[in-house]
Amino acid sequence: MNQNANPFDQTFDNLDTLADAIYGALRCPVTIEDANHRLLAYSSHEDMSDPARISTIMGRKVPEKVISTLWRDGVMKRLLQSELPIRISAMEEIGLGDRVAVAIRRNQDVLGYIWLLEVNGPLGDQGLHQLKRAADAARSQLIQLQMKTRKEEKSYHDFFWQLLTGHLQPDERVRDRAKQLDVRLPERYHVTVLQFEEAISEKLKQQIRYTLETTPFVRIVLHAVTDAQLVLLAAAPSPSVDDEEEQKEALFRMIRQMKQRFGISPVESGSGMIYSDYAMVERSYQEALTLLQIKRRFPEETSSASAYPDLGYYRYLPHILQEKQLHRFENPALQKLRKYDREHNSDLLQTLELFLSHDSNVKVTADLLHIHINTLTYRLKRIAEIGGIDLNNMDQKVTLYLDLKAEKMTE
Amino acid sequence: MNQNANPFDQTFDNLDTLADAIYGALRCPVTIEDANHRLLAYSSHEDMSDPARISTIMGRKVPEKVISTLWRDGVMKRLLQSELPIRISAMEEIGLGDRVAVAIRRNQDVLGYIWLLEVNGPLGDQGLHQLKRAADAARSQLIQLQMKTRKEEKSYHDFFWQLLTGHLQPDERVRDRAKQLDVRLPERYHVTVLQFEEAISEKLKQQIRYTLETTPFVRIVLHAVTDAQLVLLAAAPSPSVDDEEEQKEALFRMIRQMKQRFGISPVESGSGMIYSDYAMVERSYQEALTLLQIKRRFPEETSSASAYPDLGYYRYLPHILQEKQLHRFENPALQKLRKYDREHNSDLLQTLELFLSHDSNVKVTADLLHIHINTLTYRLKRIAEIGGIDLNNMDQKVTLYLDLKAEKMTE
DNA sequence: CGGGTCCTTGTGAAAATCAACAAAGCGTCC
DNA sequence: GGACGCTTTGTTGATTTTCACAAGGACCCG
Repeated sequence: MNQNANPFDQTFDNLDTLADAIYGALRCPVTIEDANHRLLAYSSHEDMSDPARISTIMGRKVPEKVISTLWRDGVMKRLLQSELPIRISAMEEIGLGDRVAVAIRRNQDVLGYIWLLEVNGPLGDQGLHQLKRAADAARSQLIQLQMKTRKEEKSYHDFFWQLLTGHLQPDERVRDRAKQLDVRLPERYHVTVLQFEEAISEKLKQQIRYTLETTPFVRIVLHAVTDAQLVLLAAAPSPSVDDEEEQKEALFRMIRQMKQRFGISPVESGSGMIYSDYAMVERSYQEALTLLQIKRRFPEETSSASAYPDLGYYRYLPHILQEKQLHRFENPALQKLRKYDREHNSDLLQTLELFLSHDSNVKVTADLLHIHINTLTYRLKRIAEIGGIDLNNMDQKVTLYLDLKAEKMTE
Repeated sequence: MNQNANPFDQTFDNLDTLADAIYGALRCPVTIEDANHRLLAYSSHEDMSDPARISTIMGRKVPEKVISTLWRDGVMKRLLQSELPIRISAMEEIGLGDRVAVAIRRNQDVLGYIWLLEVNGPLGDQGLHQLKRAADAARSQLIQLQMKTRKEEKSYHDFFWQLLTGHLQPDERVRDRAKQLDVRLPERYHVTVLQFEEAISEKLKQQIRYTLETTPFVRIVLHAVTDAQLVLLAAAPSPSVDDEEEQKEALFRMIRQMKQRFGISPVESGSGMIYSDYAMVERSYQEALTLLQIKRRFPEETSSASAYPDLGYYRYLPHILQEKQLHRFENPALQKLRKYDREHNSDLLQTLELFLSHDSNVKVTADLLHIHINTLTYRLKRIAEIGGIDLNNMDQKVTLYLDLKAEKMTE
């Protein structure tokens, strides 16, 4: 046996041939995956598999449980960093036998992985070396594959943007186009936008894509990136009370996963309403954007809002602003109070706002302001006088409250 | 002197000639007015006038004080009803000497009046008869005049509608056109709409026109009628706090006057905001209409609102409805409560609304509902449970309150 | 018909609010 | 410097609110 001859020093027609060639050289069952753990090829020998390998082949994808464990135990980290094959000892709880794995790389980018099941005891240095060569041989195949995927992705991308901008209009046309592109549209969907700290780099984009592909919590049908935002079309569960909550949980879990694995996490996230008519994608997108915009202005007030309807009356603010822009009328009470504050450098306005936002509760408000209760009641009396307000009148209070919020929204 | 010869059995070139002819026949100073008490002609003899006549001639209009007194004392009523001349004894407080007056008629319509000052003692029957003949002689002149006025009015009318619909756009063009039409535009204006019970008849229209012409409280620059609405372009006073109130008072006084004199009064009235840019007439008009629309839905809540800004947050309702139409999301708490109400035929919703609208005051609300305080607190606890609401949270309360109002607005 | 749930009303005690007043601090303006 | 107005804090007592618990009525269902 010529040890120096390299059986992988040639091009392979397809990855299945390569897998079989590896098997021929090393006598170990082989699986080849892309960067997102989708099965690309495997050596075709029915015997000698561990349960993990079987489910991978049956599902055409590495089971999520296996992936999580590999991440949890740091295997993925090592695999991503190492240029050379690494050895992973058996993990019975996920049905994984002793293995050897190597990343298929192109410069820094990881294009996929080759996994080897060590059925005949540990592979020698020679074997590891050959595996490395096999990974090199797989590269060109994966590059081609990637280019093809990119191309497909491009058309998904265009499709998604047409939806987001409302350019693909009646529901039926959307569904037709989806069928053409082989996109399986869920019964109900909603758009979710994740806002990141800064513009999303190419590397970040890949990590995001990895997460979207492998997350078991939500099915992300389509995704797109704009500047620092990641836009998702996510499948929504059928209507039911607790499912609503579950959906939110699922998103949070995905985000947490992203953070754990790559140390990245969006600053904020928001979802539009759930629709089943695919002409409404734009609406759901706009709702998500509105939500984010309002959350930016009112972080504390809307901290628990993750979907558009959670905003309560805050979602009316853009429309209220529209009225204000059209009719340009300033609340005279607020005007007077602001003038008073300016001339006497007091802060009646802030006092009023805190009082209103805390349900007109004197004690709570006084505590928050670190002032005596009587001081607060005195101030409230002054506020009523100066602003010409009756603070026991709900209509007046709501008017003031909304006008205050509207001001905060515009500034 | 031939008593049977009728000196008025001829046509007169103009009313001044007629006035002088009457003077020639009866030796009394004469004034001829149109239906709105504008001076049309007077006999030209400098001596023998009472103060009322002098001010009428100087102002080319009967002083408002004189008109009011004539109405108050029932003189106008008699004059409008009587086919024959009537005698009015002197009223010193308004500088009116003994007089005789007759209405100039065309069938039922009163076109104007002839006034005679009885400087030489009471006029005999003969004189009264001649005066009646004189009134007949004036008729054709007044008809011509009326036709001319109608024509002018028609162009005012068109002008006003152009303004109201925003078809005459930049401020300067409006002002140019006004100059052409000889309309004196005030510095600041606003549009007021009076809503009547039923469609405005021709007769009512005349009475309205009479009121607008003679009212001393507000200057009505332009007016128009649509179905059951009277639309006014009213001069607004220069900005100042109390003037704001005065303006409202002025309108009310005019309305009261209308009611007193003709027994008619609008069901409701509303004004748009005050502008100085004449491109904004449409806006002010829309504001007035919105005000009326909201007042119809919320009569008690907005009873004190007579101008658009008085609406407070109610003026946001149309915009909030717009949001709701766009995004179709029902407040889940209200939904649940409504469902509960239906299934247990209770009225938690009404309870909630009353509670919220009365500033979350338990005592007041309980009294209004004629229930025990504890009953109310129990219900509120149930409402909180069933609706999943925190009734000590202002944001949630405002959301509920606005959604309730929005529902009330749409029904 | 009895048992269960839901609603209403009553009682009582702790907590909060309201109103009126006194005392004192802090600017400003003359 | 002192009068003055505005503000803050403290005190007090009447009133209201809140909460927990109990008892009884209405209604439904097995």
